[in-house]
Amino acid sequence: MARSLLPPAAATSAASIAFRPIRAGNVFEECVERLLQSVTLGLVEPGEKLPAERDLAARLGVGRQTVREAIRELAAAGWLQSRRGRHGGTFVLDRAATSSTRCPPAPVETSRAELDDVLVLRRVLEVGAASAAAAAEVPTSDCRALQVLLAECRRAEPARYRSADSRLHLAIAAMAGSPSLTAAVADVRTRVNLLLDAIPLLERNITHSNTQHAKVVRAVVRRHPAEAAAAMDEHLAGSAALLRGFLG
Amino acid sequence: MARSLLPPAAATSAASIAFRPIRAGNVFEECVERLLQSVTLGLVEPGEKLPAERDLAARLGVGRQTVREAIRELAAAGWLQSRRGRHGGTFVLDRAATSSTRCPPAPVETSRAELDDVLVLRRVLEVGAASAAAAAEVPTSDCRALQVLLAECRRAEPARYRSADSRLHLAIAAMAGSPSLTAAVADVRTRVNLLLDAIPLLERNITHSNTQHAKVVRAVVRRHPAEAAAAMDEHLAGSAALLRGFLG
DNA sequence: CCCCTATGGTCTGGGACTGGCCCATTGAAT
DNA sequence: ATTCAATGGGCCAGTCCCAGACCATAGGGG
Repeated sequence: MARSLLPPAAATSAASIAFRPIRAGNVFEECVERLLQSVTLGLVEPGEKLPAERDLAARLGVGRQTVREAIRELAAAGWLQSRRGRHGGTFVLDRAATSSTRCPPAPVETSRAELDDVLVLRRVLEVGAASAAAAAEVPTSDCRALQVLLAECRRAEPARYRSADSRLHLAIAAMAGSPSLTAAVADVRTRVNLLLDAIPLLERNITHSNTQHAKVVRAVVRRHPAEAAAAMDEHLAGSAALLRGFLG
Repeated sequence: MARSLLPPAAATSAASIAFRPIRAGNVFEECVERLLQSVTLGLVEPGEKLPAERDLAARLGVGRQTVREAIRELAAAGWLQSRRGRHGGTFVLDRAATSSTRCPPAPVETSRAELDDVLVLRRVLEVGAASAAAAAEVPTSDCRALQVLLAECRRAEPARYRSADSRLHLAIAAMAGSPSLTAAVADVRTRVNLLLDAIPLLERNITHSNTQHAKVVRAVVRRHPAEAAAAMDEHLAGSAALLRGFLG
């Protein structure tokens, strides 16, 4: 067959942009991921409870049955626990205790392409968010909140470091004032955390991270966009190098 | 009722990040948007044809029936036309001809918040993408392609300007080498274009845009990330000011 | 001329998801 | 002690959507 099988030229590469898959998975799977995200990003801490099932279903825009199945899955995996009754609800368990039963982080089959994809995206989003946050007019209460999260990062035990780190980064992103941007940062962090789970977490890196966090926060509260961007870029470059070293 | 109705503190604001809606709409609606996107962003030009229905369905990860309904909707709206037979397919119509029947762009009920949301997101994504593109190792053929798109922007008639513009921006974003980033840029441009449709397109602005496009492209092909970012930022600031002036 | 192929057009069965409804459980308020 | 409200637990009918099969149409090749 000699003639070209490809559609009329231009469409070939460009089309893959618009014609990428519409759905990442079924509703159930995405529900599981969202709930898991709320835990792993530290948006809901161990001991706290999630919104009521009916409430969750409404917010997620899915049926309650589906939410229940997702919760059941995560309960079986040791992340959540449901309790009935007046002040019942779905509670986040302290996974540090049960983490012994945790499967070896599933040999993440990560292609070089996937790694580059997520790291480039993260850099763009987070550096941009830091810059935008520093440029935004934010109440001083938010700056205070940032300092608190920074402190929590410092005193977090290693098992919780990743989630404290995520909360700080998300708070910075949120200060940019764009919900869509915040959501995008949350999603890319979830992807990155999945990769980070595959490599060791060294005390030395944590210390280094904290220093860089402080620089970022300082630049943001002082309203220096360029400084904030540079500090965030440096910070991300560190973990990117780590990931490339272990996985690339 | 004296006691707080809110869940345990931290969850309140943070939860809205993880518990945002999972689905923007049903599969059919998202299909329509994607196909429309491929046309309005200039990824498939008038006269060209879309991939075969079965192919589209596979790429979008949806049922063929659903794709067909989406196509039927867009055909009814004058965007597409299907033809059967050996060399049949779904063709993109030249909408300039039928645009007279186009409804007044639907008085876009745009809140100030939505405007800020999308503009901040666009700035972060596109400025970051320009910088990353300039930093990436790209074949010179890509640089050539950029010049071609730049030229097409220059000689595009006003009715097609928006789509030529989008193609150039998307090509720059694609050079960053992150499919996820490219997709995000495509999505945010779709949102912005929706807003731009509500304001007049002035010859003067087009000329100005072209000058700025040239600056961005020059910085990218010369591998100057900071310059590329600055040029893109300036470019976006222009249309952002325009939008804020008309809608804000 | 006939057949073959690539495409759109149509139908059907079954699974996923939703929305509504009621039950069960728990603890606080009365 | 009783009642009530907030929650999880469970069920079911209806809808959306998909996978697969088959038909219809148009053009090209033998």
